[in-house]
Amino acid sequence: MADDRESLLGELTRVAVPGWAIRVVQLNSVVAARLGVTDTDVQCLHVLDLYGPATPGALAKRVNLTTGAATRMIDRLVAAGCVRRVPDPGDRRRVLVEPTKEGVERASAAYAGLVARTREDLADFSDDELRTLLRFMTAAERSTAAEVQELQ
Amino acid sequence: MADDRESLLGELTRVAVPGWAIRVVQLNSVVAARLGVTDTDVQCLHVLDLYGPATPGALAKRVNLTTGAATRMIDRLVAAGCVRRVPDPGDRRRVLVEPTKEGVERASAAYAGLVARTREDLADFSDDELRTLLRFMTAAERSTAAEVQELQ
DNA sequence: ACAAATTACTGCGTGATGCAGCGAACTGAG
DNA sequence: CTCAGTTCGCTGCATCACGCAGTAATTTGT
Repeated sequence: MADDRESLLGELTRVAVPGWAIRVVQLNSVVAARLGVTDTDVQCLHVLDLYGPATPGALAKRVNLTTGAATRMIDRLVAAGCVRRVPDPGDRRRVLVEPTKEGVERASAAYAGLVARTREDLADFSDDELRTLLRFMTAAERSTAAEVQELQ
Repeated sequence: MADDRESLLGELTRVAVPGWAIRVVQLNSVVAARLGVTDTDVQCLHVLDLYGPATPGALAKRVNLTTGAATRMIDRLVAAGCVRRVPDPGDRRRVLVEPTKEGVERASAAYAGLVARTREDLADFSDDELRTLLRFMTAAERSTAAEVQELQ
């Protein structure tokens, strides 16, 4: 029965939520504590990592904050040495927020352990299986993003 | 080059963090807003879902809160109709927190959309591929948990 | 040239959290 | 049985993140 497709599907979705969801949030928290910033700030760093430098307004949208809250978030990240404010040459109202070299290093250091563990896990999989995993992860990322979009 | 194993590994870890991690946190937030509770409260609901009823002290440990903060968290969840306080018959100091039927229903309703999308995504995979995915997800969940344990 | 929109930033109130301390209940040594 | 020590959940107080509303600077459109 454990090999029945339906129970496979159920198990799989259950490992993802709540199983993995809990861990991701927990990991975000401990990484945030390690960097000396809040959980929201780590989310912001991830956004910067994924999409590159952005204005405070754009960051506010992506992490679901008001522009006022984004200003303080950036203040904290600047104080922690993780990001830097750069004036936009094309529009003097705007400010571009970009991660500092030190910020990138400290963030990747915080995730080094997990990356190492994941590499070990992935060593047990063939190239074809890796492609299968990537195919699913990409689809899941897109689906989750779409669901977020729809719900809010 | 995109089929090179090393770049496959890099892409895979990158889709997971920061890619998917961002989405999971965002989804937690919108679900929390929908249920009328905070992000932390949703994390608590996930813990209850995964491990079953627990005392406030145990919940505090799992969501990284003090017992004082846990008390208020449970107050909020009770007020929102998501959980219930049940006296422990064996130890009159203790209180067991368990999800209410209504809480479980509302939570699963909030995730119904994502579950449906994920089912659609998974329809493209064979049974063998599903087993591969489950094998990886399980390993990844365990690795992330271990990493959290070590970091904090 | 000038009004309207956009952008980032600043007081103020609200609320979640940590810290410290409380009473109640359990445990174990004598 | 007694009673000191421990554990458990809960309550003031201070701190800090956030939303809301308003401001100054800049850009855009007419």
